[in-house]
Order: sequence, then C-alpha cells, then structure tokens
Amino acid sequence: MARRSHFKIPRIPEMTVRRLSVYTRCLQQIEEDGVKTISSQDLAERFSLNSAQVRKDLAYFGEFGVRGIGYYVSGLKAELQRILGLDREWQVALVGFGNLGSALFHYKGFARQGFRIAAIFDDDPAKLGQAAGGVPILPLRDLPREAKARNLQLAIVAVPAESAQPVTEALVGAGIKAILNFAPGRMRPPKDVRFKSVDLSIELETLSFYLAQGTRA
Amino acid sequence: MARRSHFKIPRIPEMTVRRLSVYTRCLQQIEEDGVKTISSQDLAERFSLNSAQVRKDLAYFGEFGVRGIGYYVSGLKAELQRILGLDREWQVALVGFGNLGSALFHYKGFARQGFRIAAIFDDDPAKLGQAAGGVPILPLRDLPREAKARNLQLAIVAVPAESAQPVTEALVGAGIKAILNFAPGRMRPPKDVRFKSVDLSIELETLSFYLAQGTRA
DNA sequence: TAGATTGTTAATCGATTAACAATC
DNA sequence: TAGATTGTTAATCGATTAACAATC
Repeated sequence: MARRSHFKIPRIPEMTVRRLSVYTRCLQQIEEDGVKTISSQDLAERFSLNSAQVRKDLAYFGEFGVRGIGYYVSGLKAELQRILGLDREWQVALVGFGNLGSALFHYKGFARQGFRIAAIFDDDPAKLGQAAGGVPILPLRDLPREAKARNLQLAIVAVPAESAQPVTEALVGAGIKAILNFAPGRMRPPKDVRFKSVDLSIELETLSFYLAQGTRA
Repeated sequence: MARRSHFKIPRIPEMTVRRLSVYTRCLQQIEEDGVKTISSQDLAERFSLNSAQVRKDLAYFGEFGVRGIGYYVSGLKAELQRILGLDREWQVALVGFGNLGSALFHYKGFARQGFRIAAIFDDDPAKLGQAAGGVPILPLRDLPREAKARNLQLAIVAVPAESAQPVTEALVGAGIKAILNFAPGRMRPPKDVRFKSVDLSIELETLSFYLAQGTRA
C-alpha cells in the first residue's frame, strides 16, 4: 500500500512517549492551578529533566510553543491528549478476574483517561455469567464475537502464567491491537500487536540487587 | 568514610540489572531441561539479544565463562542469584491491603524468589488486627517498631494515590531501604532509598499512543 | 592441534544536553 | 526595541554491537 503521507513520520522513541504521558498529567495539574503559560524550563524542573529534552519531545509532533512566551497550558494539554489518544474512548477487554484483575478493574484512573473496560473474560464457572459493576463476565470462547461486537481494541491480561500465552494468541486472533500483560513468565511477543509486559519479579529483583550491593562487605 | 574497596565498582546500568534477572529465570529453565553448558550466543537468541551484550552484562561482575565452552548453567545461575540478592530471604513490608495489595500478597512468585512478606500495614479498622495467611495486619503507626523488630528491608506500596507520599516518607523514616510503589501519581523520590514506581497509566497511555497513531487518516 | 567461545576493545548507534539563531 | 523562550543544529554522552586476540 501507499505511504501514509508524504511527510516522513520519524520513529518516536518510547521514552519520549512515556514522558509525554507525564507532561500531560502535569499540565492537567498546572491548569487546575490556574496557570496559563509555562516554559519548557519550568516544566522540566518539575521532573528534574532538561528543558531541551522537553522541547525536543514536543517537536516530534509539531510546533506548540510561542517564542518568548512558552506554551499555553490548556492548548498544549489538549494537543498531547490528542497525540496520546486520550481524547477518545478505548474499549478495553480485561482477561482474568482474580485478585489482580479485580484490582485493575476497580482502579479508577482508567475510566478517567478514557479506558473503558467493556468486557471481562474469565473461564471460572463461579464467575461466569455474572457482571461486575454492569460489565459482563464472559467465557474466553466468546472473545472473537465480543471483540467485534463491542469494538474492543485493547486488552489487559491478568491471568496465571500458564494461561498467558494462549490468551495472548486468542486476543491477537480476535483482532485486539494492543495488550498490557501482567502475567509473569516469558512470552513470545505477538507480531503486529503492541505488547507490553509489566513483570513484578524483574522490578523486585532489580531492587534486591541494589539492596544486595549495599550490604556487601 | 573510606571507600568500600580498592577496586573500582563500575556503575551498573539499570538495563543490565534487568537483563540479569531475565537471564537468571532462563537459566533456571535451561537447568531443568538438563542442559549443562550454554554459550552467550544460545542465551542471547532466546531473547533476540546480541551475544556481546550478554557477555558484557556478565563481565561487569566477573569472568564466569570458559572459552571454547560457554557458561556452566547451574554455576552461572548460582552466581547471578547471588549478585541479584536472590540467595537470601528479604523481609518485605506490604503497605495497603485493598484489591491490589491483596493481589500482590497472593502472588506466588515472590516467595519463590526469597521475598517474604513479613508484615502488612493498613489502617482500615475492618482489617486491623486480622492476619492474612499468618501475616499480621498492623496499623501504620507501628511501622517504625515493626520494621526494626522484623528486620524489614523492602516495601511494596499499594495504597491510594493520596496516601503514597506520606506512606513513603514513613517507610524511609523507619529505615526501609528499597520501595516498589504501585500508587498512581507523581512522587518525590526519597533520597538514599531505591525507589521504583510502576505506573499503570503510563503503560496504558503508551499503548493508546500507538493505537492512536495506527488509526491516523 | 583445530574449533569454539570467551572477555574486551573499538566502532556504531541513538538519546540526551548545550548552544544559538529565529522570533514572539 | 530589549528580554525571553522557542525550535533546531551540533556536541556529548552512554549503551549496543562488531570484531578479534586470548584461550579452553
């Protein structure tokens, strides 16, 4: 197929995207404080970042600032929300409704940013057919149908380690385009799908490494 | 005070530590499969990494390989476990026993790697004084005493956003040396303490960024 | 010994930071 | 206009990868 555009779309570093997310939340706060404009310097200082980095991160996407002034807080916030896809609702599938799945489901932060958990999938017979806060709990075999019917684009996986790989493949098969996985263990990351694992063990072991180093003789 | 050692301790990149953690789990698997030695090339291929990177990561800590042979699987595993501090038990405080705290408490992976949740702190009167699986649920004001009495070195924070900052400060005050935080929102990272936040919103927003890019006109 | 693979140095790549002309 | 701050280019820094002498 033809290129999406004549203009080169530079590959955006992941760290830039993560910082955009941080900037956005900060701008929200700044806006609530009634501040109208902010310089890259002021914004950078809130995270001990470099002001050039803030400007460069933003410059990937356009010219949002005004020389001599800085950035208009609410305007920049709106731009970043659009860039991050936070100006719309995403229909989210939650797979696995154990302790962790339930915790994620009740996490209020998601809804606030437009992530709407539209269906829960869990094969536990005790949960099947129930609904949590109006959201139905469905068997995994319904995934292809429901993904289409409910326009599910994103999935959060909170199943035991041994189910993670088949669940991921089922999600990909059902046309899900991005997956956030909390199941431990090594995964083959699927092709053509954004896949991110949050691995508790790695986080903990990184900490224990530094603890262990600190207690060396 | 005097330097810890005459030998220069190179600063270890965080990404190296994270990979060590991954190597260790992989070696565990390889050992169970009955394989005795493995080359950096073989190991690297399992994660689509470069073999030079594997060798360089290991070389920060010593010479563990044998030229012409590779690495002895169980020997290297043991070395890495020692380096990561997984050859001992760490006493862990879990702060916050809501949905997420409870999920983390029941996560079996921790115990397997020597992270022992020795005390739970939660000020909810309905939970106070109870015990979960033999682990007492205590009020936060007991933290300084209990941290000392139970030799708590590491804390997992799973409290609401608004409590995260005071909780963190209380932990630092009680002498905790490493904190893994799951509470959302911006934190002032404490000094002299290893502090790592896992931020669900950033992960989700990074995914939605790529979704949004993909659905551009 | 010949073949294999390490540990390490040098080359490459990419991300961060400094510097500054453009311009509000 | 003078001062401030952007967007961008050039310099720096650090991490990844290639290459290879050392050596099992």
